[in-house]
Amino acid sequence: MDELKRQFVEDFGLYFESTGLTRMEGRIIGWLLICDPPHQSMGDLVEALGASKSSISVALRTLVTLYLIEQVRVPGERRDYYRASSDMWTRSFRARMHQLIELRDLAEHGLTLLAEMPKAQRKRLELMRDMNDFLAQEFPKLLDRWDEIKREKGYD
Amino acid sequence: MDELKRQFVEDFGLYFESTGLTRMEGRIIGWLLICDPPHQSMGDLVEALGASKSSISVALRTLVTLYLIEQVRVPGERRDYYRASSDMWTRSFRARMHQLIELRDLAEHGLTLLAEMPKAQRKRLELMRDMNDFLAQEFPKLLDRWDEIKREKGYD
DNA sequence: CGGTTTGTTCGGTCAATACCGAACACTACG
DNA sequence: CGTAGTGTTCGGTATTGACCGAACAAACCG
Repeated sequence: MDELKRQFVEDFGLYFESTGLTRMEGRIIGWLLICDPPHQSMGDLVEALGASKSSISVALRTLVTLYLIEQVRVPGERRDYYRASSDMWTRSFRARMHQLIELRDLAEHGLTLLAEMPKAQRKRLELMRDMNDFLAQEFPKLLDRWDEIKREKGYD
Repeated sequence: MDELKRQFVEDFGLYFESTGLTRMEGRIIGWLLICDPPHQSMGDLVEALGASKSSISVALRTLVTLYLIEQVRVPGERRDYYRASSDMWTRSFRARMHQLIELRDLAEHGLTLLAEMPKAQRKRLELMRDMNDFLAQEFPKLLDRWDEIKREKGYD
């Protein structure tokens, strides 16, 4: 892997680390987006990323669990291959949607705690709930529109 | 602080820890959303959260820097007060918007690396770029619509 | 049934960092 | 100027967790 690609992969690592995944998981995603061919075995990844088998192994499992990458089993071959999921971005977008719902629920919970308090006290939490509720309703519509555009553009 | 509120505050700590802030910062935000009065001094926070002055101090500074809370200086008083920003949720939403732009830029960067490669190789990154571009364009519109709703509801 | 290739699990190490207590700085007022 | 009251900075501690190497397991071949 040349220096520029290594940099690209490292940037991915840093980005995904900032979003809650591990750096290694981010690196794998980055690499799977630029590698040739697009599917890679564990051995390929060990070599390309210069990481240990064990680190790659656990990172791969996590990413598969999150549906961010797909495991490709070739019949007759011992090796498994991995590739970036075609819907990985909508997946992670949905995960963010879920965070909005968490926030809305937190606000609801707080409002029950302040049930006896005057309106002015409760306003902070009502604002929080309503905003996250609004966004949680709008996000799926955005996804639908994106699917539409994707089809128009001839992806998939 | 009673047990239920402590739980609420702790939930906030965990939530914000999962988004990249520290647990203490999350606890402060949680507390500032349910406390009475809505503005609190450092001493109030030290007592309410049972944390050290130093931890509170650095957490407050971070939150102020991020515009998630506001510092209220009362003339004639030595103490500073802090309260949850009225626009804290739009602030953090904008921060997420910025993450989309980062992703789009990462994709662009990758595409320059694959400039010589055939279309099929580049497709993964084009999809990534286009989706994040789409969302980065739509998010501000969502915020505008939310502002509208907020005004109708009589917040602000 | 050995032996080779592939993948997982485990123990240990190292780095990062959240938090604390204490020392230090600043401010306002007597 | 001195003294409370208020806020920041610093060193140390303890926890967390990402990563590695090696041992282990499992699958497939001769």
